[in-house]
Parts: sequence; structure tokens; C-alpha cells
Amino acid sequence: MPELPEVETMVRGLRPHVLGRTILSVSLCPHDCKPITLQPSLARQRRQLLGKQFLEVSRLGKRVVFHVSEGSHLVIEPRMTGLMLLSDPPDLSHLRLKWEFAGESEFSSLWFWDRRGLGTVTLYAPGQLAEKYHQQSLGPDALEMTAEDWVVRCRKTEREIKVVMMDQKMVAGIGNLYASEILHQAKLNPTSPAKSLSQKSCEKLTESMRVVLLNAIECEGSTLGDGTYRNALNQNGSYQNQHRVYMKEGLICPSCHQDSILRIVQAQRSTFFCPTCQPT
DNA sequence: ATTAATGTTCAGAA
DNA sequence: TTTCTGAACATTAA
Repeated sequence: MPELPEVETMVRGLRPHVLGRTILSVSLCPHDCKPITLQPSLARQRRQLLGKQFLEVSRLGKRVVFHVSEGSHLVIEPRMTGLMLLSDPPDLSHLRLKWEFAGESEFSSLWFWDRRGLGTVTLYAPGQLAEKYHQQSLGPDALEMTAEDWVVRCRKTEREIKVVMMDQKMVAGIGNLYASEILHQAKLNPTSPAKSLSQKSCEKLTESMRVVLLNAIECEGSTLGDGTYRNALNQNGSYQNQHRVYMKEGLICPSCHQDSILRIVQAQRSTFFCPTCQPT
């Protein structure tokens, strides 16, 4: 479930090894039985990418963006289980796509691995990414968002704060795991209507968002029990060792040492929180 | 053997 | 307009 910290870790891991590399080939992995969502078609992507270079790698919310010479953008959306890897995939059967580079280097290719196959690989012609971004009206990046942004956005919705945090139009980069962790850090109840948050609460939320996300990036993201998430070199993250509420239902809250963590469902997803630390 | 749960995004409906 | 629901998919636990 790559969220902001995992995607940022991917980008940082890839950057030193793909910048300036010339693309030699793009191919579907032979082990894969089902096609990945590619837009445009593989043939068209090949035509536009071969001989070009990756000039920069960046993160757009939960997406990885490769800036290709002559202005096009290759965007990978990992969704649930997608990974960008330079080596050693968790298994060969879920490799989807491979880009090979020219020249001698430690890594000669880049892979997209995706167990569930919900991820997408999209190539945008020059200028089209900005257009798409605008049309989707992605919210400010979670690491850039200010308390004032929160105040303004919370005013305009009737939804609960945790649901709002997962809406990429409100703020880009937060998913189910970090929404629970951030709210616990901020001592805010996940079911509170976003509208009810005070200026002070919005400030706390902003601060907690930075603290949790930066710490998680430092730890190279969270690798959960199913071991799905890995960085570009197929190494585990370690932030799972610092989770305070996510998947901790029934355990004593590590903050107050009094109450136990509850699990509730919001917007069809599990939310974990401490009723004592995060009162309504 | 079924069924539910996992979590992200989008299309389509309310 | 805003919010909600179900589908896409693979795998595991109950």
C-alpha cells in the first residue's frame, strides 16, 4: 500500500541509478500471464521512449514520475501492491514490465512488479501531465500543506476528518495507514466532522502530518506482515516498528497505557484509534 | 468450499 | 456539486 513515505522512498532509491540513463527497451515480463494497465499501448510507449533518457524522477502524491528527455512523463501508479525495482523482485511471477538501459552500470534494468495488478503505467506527451493534474485537481502535497490549507478545505465538507485525509483532492499522499497514525499523533478523533476542527486542531494536524510522514520516510516506509512493500533495492522499510495504532486493535495504547486500541470502519476501510487519547 | 478482508483509484449512481 | 458504492485484482485468514 505505497503511500507518500513509500513512494518517496522509491523515488529516492531510483534517482541515483536511473538519471541520465538511455532507454534501450521496454518489454512485458515473460512470467506474467496478465497484461498490466498501459496507456498508451506498449508499442506506442516504445516508440516514444527508446533512445530517450530519464532526466529526473519525482513524486506526485502517491505516484512516481519519470521526466523523459524531450518533455514526456512516464507515470507509475503503484496502487495497492506495485513496486519499482532495480533488482531482485519478491517473486518472478508478478513482474509486469521491464525497462532496459544502455551502458555499463550496477543496474541494467528497471522493473515494475505488482502482485495484485491494480497498478498503472501511463506515458504522457509533453504538457499533458500538467493538464491531467489540473483536471484531477489533486490537493496540495501532504508535506507542503499548511494549517491554513486545512482550515479552508475542512470548512467546505461534511465528511469525517479521517475520510477527508484519504481524499487525494483534499491532500495528496495520505492513505489508510498514515491517516490513522497521523490522527493518533495529533490526538484527534477520526470520526470528528472535518468542519468541527478548530484553527488549533488544524495546526496540530499539519504538524503531526509532517512529523509522522518525515519519520516514516526516514525509516524508508512501512513493510507490513504480508511483506509486500520493498524499496527499489528490495529491502524492507522499518516504520512498521513504530506504528502506534495501525493494526493494533485490542492492544494497550502506547501513549496513555490505559485504554486499548479500537478498530472501526469508515468509508469501507479500517480505522484504528485510542478513545482515551483521541476523544470525540 | 465460500466468504470476507486487505487499500487505491475511477466510473457511475444517489 | 458532493458523497457514496462497487469493481478492478491476488492472496490470505476465517
